[in-house]
Amino acid sequence: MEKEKLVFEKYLVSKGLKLTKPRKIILDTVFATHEHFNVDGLYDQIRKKHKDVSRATIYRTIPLLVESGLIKQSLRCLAKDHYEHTYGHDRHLHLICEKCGKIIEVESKEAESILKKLAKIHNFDIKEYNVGAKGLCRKCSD
Amino acid sequence: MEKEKLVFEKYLVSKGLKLTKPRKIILDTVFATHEHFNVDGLYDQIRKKHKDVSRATIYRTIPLLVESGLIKQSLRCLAKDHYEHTYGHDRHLHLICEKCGKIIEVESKEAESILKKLAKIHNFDIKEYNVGAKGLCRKCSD
DNA sequence: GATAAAATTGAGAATGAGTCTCAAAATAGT
DNA sequence: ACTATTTTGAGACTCATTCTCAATTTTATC
Ligand SMILES: [Mn+2]
Ligand SMILES: [Mn+2]
Ligand SMILES: [Zn+2]
Ligand SMILES: [Zn+2]
Repeated sequence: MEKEKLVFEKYLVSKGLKLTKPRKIILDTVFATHEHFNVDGLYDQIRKKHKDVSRATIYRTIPLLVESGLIKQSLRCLAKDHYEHTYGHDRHLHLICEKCGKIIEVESKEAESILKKLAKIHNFDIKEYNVGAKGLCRKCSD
Repeated sequence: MEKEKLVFEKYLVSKGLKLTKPRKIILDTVFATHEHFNVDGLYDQIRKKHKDVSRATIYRTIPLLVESGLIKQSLRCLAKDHYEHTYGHDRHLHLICEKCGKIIEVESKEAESILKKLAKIHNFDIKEYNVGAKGLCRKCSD
């Protein structure tokens, strides 16, 4: 939790911005768990302890967290944008159950290296990738 | 173009629906090119020739095209939903340039088989997958 | 520490893609 | 032609996200 704070603060300072109280609360809540999240869930979570952080500030802070490299927008499969940690997490792909919404995270060096190879062939400079499959999880496919 | 019509008509009949004039126009326009598309672009395209097809009907018809297996929703990386042909197109992955918006389509049996393998390990029944990477294309990375 | 300038915030209005409603038009069966 | 059913276009509605702006907080200057 301290490391994320350092990364964020460093980024903010480099942009002439400050780690204010609301930004700190948002940062802490985002990194309180490792789950994927969306703005509404984050807002509810924050509101349990802090009645004075607004949606507007959350919406304004998320791009800062993305820019600082701490989180990224994840594969969008539902109505709402959602996000996941990048800092401290290896690249992984997602198996998303269409029925129960469960997200299975899978690491694969193989997949990663194939993508890199393909990108090289096309002279494409990969910043980040999203690999996802939709279908039915074990429980839901019976 | 005729084959798509047969597929669509067969699907519609199976659901007790009809291949009406607006649906035919939408089908034709969707398959007039092989490009990815979104509703707004499709609407503009259609309007060049047919002033009497409404957005509502386009929004209503797209799920029918998806259900019939002719198109699918593609990796959403921008604000609007967008779609691409499935009928007559092999599975492929996308390299999307963040700067110019260019989409490079790449086939890869390797990537496909790895995904299948991973899905099997997790007892996950894949209905469809989206593999994509964001970054900079050759032209934009100089 | 008072004062002025700059950055940040919360509240709520505005936007816009996608969905829904409903009356009118098209279609199919008799 | 008559009726029941489906489909349509127009526009109202929803809801996640963005924008606006006045009030508050922070920082710099004296
Ligand atoms: Mn994840
Ligand atoms: Mn494609
Ligand atoms: Zn499931
Ligand atoms: Zn480019």
